[in-house]
Amino acid sequence: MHPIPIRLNLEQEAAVKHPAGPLLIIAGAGTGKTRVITERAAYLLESEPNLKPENVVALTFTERATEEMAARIHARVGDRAAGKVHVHTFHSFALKLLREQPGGEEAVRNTELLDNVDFWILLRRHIERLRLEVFWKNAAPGQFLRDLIEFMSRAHDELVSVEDYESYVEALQLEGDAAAASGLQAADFQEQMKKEREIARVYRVATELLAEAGARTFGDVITAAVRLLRDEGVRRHYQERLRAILVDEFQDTNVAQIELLHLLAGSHRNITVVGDDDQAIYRFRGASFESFNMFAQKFPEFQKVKLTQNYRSTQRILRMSNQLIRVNPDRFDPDKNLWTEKPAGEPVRLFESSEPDDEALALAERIDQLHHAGRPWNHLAVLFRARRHRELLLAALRRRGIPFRVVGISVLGDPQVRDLFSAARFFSWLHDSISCARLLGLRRWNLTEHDCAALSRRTSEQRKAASGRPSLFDVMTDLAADAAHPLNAKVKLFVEWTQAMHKQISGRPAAAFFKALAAELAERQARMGGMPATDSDYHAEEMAPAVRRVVEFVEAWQKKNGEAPLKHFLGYWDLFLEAGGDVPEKEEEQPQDSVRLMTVHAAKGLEFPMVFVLRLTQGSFPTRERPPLLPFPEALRKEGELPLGNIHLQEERRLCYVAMTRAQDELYLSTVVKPRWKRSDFLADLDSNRALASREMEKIVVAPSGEQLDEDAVLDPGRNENDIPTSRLPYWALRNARVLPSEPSHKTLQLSASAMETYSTCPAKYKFAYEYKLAGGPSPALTVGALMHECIREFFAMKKARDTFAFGDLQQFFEGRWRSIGFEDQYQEARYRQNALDQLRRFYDKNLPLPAAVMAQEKGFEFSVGDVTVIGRIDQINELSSTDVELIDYKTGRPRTQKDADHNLQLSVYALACRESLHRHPAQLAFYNLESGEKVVTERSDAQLQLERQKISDVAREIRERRFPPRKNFFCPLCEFLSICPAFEGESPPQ
DNA sequence: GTAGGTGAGGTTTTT
DNA sequence: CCTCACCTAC
Repeated sequence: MHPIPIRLNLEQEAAVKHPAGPLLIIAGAGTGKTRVITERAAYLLESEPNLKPENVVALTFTERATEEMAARIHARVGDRAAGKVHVHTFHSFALKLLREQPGGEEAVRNTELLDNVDFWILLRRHIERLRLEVFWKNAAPGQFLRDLIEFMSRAHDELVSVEDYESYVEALQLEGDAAAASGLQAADFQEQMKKEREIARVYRVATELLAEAGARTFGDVITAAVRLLRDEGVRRHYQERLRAILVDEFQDTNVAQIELLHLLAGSHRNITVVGDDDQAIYRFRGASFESFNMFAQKFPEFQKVKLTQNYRSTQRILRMSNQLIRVNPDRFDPDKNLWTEKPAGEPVRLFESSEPDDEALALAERIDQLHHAGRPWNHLAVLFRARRHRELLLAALRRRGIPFRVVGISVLGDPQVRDLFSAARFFSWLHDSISCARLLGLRRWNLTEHDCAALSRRTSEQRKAASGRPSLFDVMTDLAADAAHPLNAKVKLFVEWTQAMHKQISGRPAAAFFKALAAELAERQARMGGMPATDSDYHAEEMAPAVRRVVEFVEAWQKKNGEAPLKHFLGYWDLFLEAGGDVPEKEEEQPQDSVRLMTVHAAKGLEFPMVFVLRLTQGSFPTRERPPLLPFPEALRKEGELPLGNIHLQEERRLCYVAMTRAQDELYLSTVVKPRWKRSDFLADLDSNRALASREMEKIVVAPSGEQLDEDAVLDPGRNENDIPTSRLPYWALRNARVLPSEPSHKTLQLSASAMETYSTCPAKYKFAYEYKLAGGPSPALTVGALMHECIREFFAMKKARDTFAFGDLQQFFEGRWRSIGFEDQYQEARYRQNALDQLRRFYDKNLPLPAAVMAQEKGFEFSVGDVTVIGRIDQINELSSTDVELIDYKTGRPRTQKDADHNLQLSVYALACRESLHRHPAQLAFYNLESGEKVVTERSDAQLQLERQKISDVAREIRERRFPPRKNFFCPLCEFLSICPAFEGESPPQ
């Protein structure tokens, strides 16, 4: 894209023609680094008669870079030689070494390489082996595993083995014991040691699990190669064979990789590394902030060559980028100043808005203008620090009809894909009512929102009446047999389809079924004149790109898993998602002439004529620092002293530098300044040279528009239902029509405390749960909670009858009522069960000796606040005096604090109910935390209760106005309505 | 000044 | 759920 000079410039030539020996090429952004490294390979081959192509190895980090380098070397040195030069990623090179050993071929062939997601799944499937204590969480057993994987990856990057870590922990213990002996023992030292010992233990067990599974992580591969090369014979062999080593993007290497290089080049020392210390942005995945220093240490005789002529950017862009990076105090090469022969160009423009919505609108407008002034869309790129920052801009681009492509966006938000997974789930588990509901929204059944709501409500009523748990599909099966019911015909159609599809699954491999399902959902058979869908005649080219990606994913899984059926795949899929797995769209599937949106990380190594950088605000860019749950101990780091400056901020600054130096012709920076949102420190860095800034930059203050962009506006609620080929349920959820026409709007609204709390967290969730009355499967936390309530009731019943009794009697009741449903696996169930039993025991021990003052348990109530009927049930009422009572709410799970109790709506509602319908004075309100066995007592004043009544009326009013917008929040990933939520229709799923 | 309450906002990702 | 910035109250 930029004019590559036919001849090398002086610096480049110096780098290329440097004599053999350790060479460090510091190549600034846009200085022709890849060209230099290829030329250098060619030069070494031409100048050293003894050096053959097979003696040269070039290492990169990504497959993409490998391909590019191989192609360039090919073009430069011709067919025969190029085929022999080893061009590899670090990992494929290490794997090759292992494979070349005697017996290695077989050993490596039987070794599966696991990415983080598959490693997570391996650990999750054997979590009982980890025997987690400190890091165990009943409700989220897998949560810790991500942190563990991150930790292990760091350990491998730093060449810290299990044994190394164990000795570290031992040493810590000894140190602590010594301190204790001299009376200096810190109070939380033992707590800390418990953690450390657990980390050491799980590191060991996880390593054993990998070995048993015949699997390796990426970090493993490198450390194994290092171990191999520590053998003198092996090392000598490779040192003789590989006599010229070239490394690209050297600033991204970690300690283990540098050690690998050192072992390889130790004797001949003919190693060339190319990189830019100012573009080191992968510290979080182990890249050493000190790679360059370590190179200097291991190859002290090294020579340094600098490339400073930039062929990419205009002078102004370059000057401002230089100005930014100059602020970093800990640069390896502080005197590097990039220059260019390109013209001064346009000023760097800074947009300053007072709302994020205005930022998005203003940038979209400018993008439109640039296009109309003659720029093709694909000249434009928008970069951001975090993916979340793109959402409003997407809305603004959509509004203007600007074509865009989001690099690496997930296909899992695609409505067709969501249909596909709901269908796969539903046909595997017919009682999955939420998946069923999504399918009811397909237009082929001709069901209306009213119909669906009626079916779902009917299910809810039957659920209350029956002791089992009838599902939506059970209810539909009944109706299909009831010819008199008005929905009979439509329902029958659905039930028959389901039965036919369900039959298809049994005995068929998952991938075949997925394909058939994709054809089915694409309404293909309708277009083909009613032909039944089979997988074999549905070709990939016919599928929508997103669906095709998913089908390919399932096929790849199938290949590894023989003839495994659909249920088996879905079991894997649940884990895959929980592990944070994703299926990204392929770039070539997206419109080519379009504005590109990507993270700054994804933009590294790329260049664009016009670049926009979003959200330069404190906390967004730079992000705030967040240490990992399992920080890698300082003492085990093999690098030198940490630099004094703020490492995190410096890395963020380099990231900003990378973003800025992507621009060729024009650079736009954008910030938002409003209460609590301050402009980024980086803007101050740019401004710190006032004269420079006023010469090279132009500030554009964006006038407040007052407009609001809806980031979830992928769905157009005004769209004609019949034009929607995928499930219409998410669209319906956004509409504010009454879900049932028969319900008069004046009917008294009934609300429980939890309904009101649900509405406050997310109105759409309220609509699903309380308007449609949809319910997913039982969750472990709720089932166990309900059982504990039963047990407590039983406890007081026994106490009333016999005054004293053995715990065994209560335990027997507990065991008899335990139901094994809804748990992720047997181990989680066992842990829950043990935990629940412990709680019960504690409760028994504590309460058996106490006098029973229980007036009532599970006391239902109903009272009015204005035109709302508040309904609910009080767990327990204790008599304090003839007028006063105490109201208790039992809590399993996380113990509630005093603050929780003081503000909890449920307790306020209890207090109101007590006065209004029980006519007693609620002198005490309490959470009884079963986990800790502690009671947290609180009270409510008249004034407070008055306020709570107001709150209830407020929520009721909003519900009456029928506004149910989805509200994205921290808990979305856990929400049972995720698969039908309008906020994630067409959007990446939450992580 | 600081304690305590309130509200908003909450990474990046290759092999 | 957890952290941080900012506000109010002493």
